[in-house]
Amino acid sequence: MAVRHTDGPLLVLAGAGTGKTRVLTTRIGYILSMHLAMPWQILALTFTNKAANEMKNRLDAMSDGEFIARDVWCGTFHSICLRILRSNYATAGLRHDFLIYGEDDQKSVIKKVLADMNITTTKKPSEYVEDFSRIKDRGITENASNDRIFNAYNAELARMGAIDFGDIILHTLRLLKNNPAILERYQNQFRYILVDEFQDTNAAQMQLLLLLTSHSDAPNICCVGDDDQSIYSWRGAEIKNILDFEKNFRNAKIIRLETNYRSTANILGAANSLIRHNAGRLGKDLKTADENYSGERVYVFTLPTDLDEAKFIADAIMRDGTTYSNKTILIRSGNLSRLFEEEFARRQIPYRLIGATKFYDRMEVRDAIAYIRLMVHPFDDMSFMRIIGKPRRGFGPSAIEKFRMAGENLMAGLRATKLTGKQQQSAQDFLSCFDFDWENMPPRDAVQKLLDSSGYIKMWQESKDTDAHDRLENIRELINSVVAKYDNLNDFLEQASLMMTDDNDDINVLNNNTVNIMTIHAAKGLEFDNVFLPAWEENIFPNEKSVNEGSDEEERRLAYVALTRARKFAVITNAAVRVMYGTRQYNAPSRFISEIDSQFLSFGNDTPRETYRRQNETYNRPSYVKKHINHTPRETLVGRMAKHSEYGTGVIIESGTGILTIAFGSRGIKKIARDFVEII
DNA sequence: TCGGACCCCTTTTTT
DNA sequence: AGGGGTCCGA
Repeated sequence: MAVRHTDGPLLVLAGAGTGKTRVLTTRIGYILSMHLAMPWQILALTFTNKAANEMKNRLDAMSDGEFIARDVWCGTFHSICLRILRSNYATAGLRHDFLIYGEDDQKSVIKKVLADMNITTTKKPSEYVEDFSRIKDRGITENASNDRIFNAYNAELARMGAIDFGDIILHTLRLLKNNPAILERYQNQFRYILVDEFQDTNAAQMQLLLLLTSHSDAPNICCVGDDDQSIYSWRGAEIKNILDFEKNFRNAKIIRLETNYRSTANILGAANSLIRHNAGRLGKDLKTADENYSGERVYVFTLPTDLDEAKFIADAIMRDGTTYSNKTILIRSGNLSRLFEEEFARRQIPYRLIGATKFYDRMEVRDAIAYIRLMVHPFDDMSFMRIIGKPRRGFGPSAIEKFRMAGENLMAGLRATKLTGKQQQSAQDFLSCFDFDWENMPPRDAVQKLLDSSGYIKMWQESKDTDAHDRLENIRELINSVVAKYDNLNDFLEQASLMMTDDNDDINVLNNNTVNIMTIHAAKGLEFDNVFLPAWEENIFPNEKSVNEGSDEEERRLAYVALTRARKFAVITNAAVRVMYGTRQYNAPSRFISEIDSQFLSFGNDTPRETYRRQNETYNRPSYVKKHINHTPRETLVGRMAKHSEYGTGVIIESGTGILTIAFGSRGIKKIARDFVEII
């Protein structure tokens, strides 16, 4: 149905685990095999490179003698827009070799602009980057803005011959709006448009879709998404795009995919009952494909402390032997990984932190790329600034200012400046390291030569830094595994600027026998047999700041995403006492626990007590926990379990004179007189 | 130019 | 608690 309905606008509301990626590729296959369009008349847009690559691979596998699915315009919004901009650079008002500035470059530009304008502020450059990106996400193409800094920032980008990520979409919008002939060309070309993860699109991307389809009353646009999994509003994503689909595309058809092939009925029941507490949704209930087996209920455990929680989960992970790869811990925020890492290290459980520091985020990788960028684009001042002092060459701010005055760009300025003594030799050496026939060498050899002769590699070899070895390793990997894959350095730079992730990462996730730890955001689109969901506590999850932004609905969607990652088994835990920001916190169990229909839950308050006792005998707590929790001068009840006739079993988190504060699983925190409970 | 004291804040992160 | 940025003095 979703595959064959090819005429007119279609919204496919695809719940978690309902096979949406398959719908998209099958649909493209259907269009091609029915000869409804040539491959290059199909535009398939995704949100991440990973999704784009996955789709390309499936398309490749689909190609037969009749059509070459590789010719489908398949890519992220950014890469497709870049493709359009590259072939229309002059009309778009860009130079032929325009640069793409990433976050580091943007921050530098903002610093420079603030300095030039003599503005002192407490706002950090990264906050400006954030703000400006959000402005650009809105897709306002009119140049007039009353934000002086924003205008100056854009002017500086233009002066440098650069655009930022937001500009990639924005310039494309301008190009198409201001040049009807070009717009018409693309409208005619793209007879079928498909959009993946539609709930993640921002206003600018939505405008692009509307522009590309504005010539038709019933454009063949098919958007696949799930309003319940919209978790990126803080990055500019507009859930409105999916909620208002019928308003934006008249006569749109909506199809719901609600059969879930992933999780047991109990897990789906828990997820459904949770997400029903959201008001702003189109409405959808996941049904299990396997009606004969409802599986285990979702377990809920309250542990005395965060450390006990980590031990408890480590125990559970070790219980059925040494298969780790099917076990994943999904955390709300990165800092929650620490106790698990420590506990796993202690027990020698292999684990992987997914998405913590990305390859392209590493300082040495960025430095190396800056060298390459400067070699290919000598006018790239940002790269010049980044690497002129790596290694030290004796050029400080005053020297750089001289270069700035002496030429069009810093590189030219350096050439034009008369220097003496040490500086003269230094400049000579620096210039000569770019001066070889790199265009006619294999990229890998060219980069190796560049980083050798510039002294960059030597700088790390001679470094006493403890992670110098790792850094050299990363540089080696960049040269031999990444750069080597490209035919020329321009292609490499383009991909690198779009932050293309290393495909190896994903392969390792699946193959290595390790426990995975990742944020819920990073887990979207993935699935695991056993999922552990720690720190379901008020303030943490739902995250207090997020709730303060207006509502807890996005956090609830996040919880929904977390639960629906599990195929067979999910455990939710919370700790009565948690050390955060150097102080003890007493967080009530998350509201989400009480919102899940209890018929799908199994409260296991007996097990943690035993676990707690046993573990206290077996393990030494790290010193900071001792300091905070164990080193109480006299006998304390904090951390002990207590039984109440009405509320059941809970954990004592505070012990005053005669009054105990007790956390009762999903029943919340209560203050109760000591006489009314039984200490156990 | 560099190290160290001090102060700040603390969600999620792709392109 | 701990990481990151800033500012100041040598």
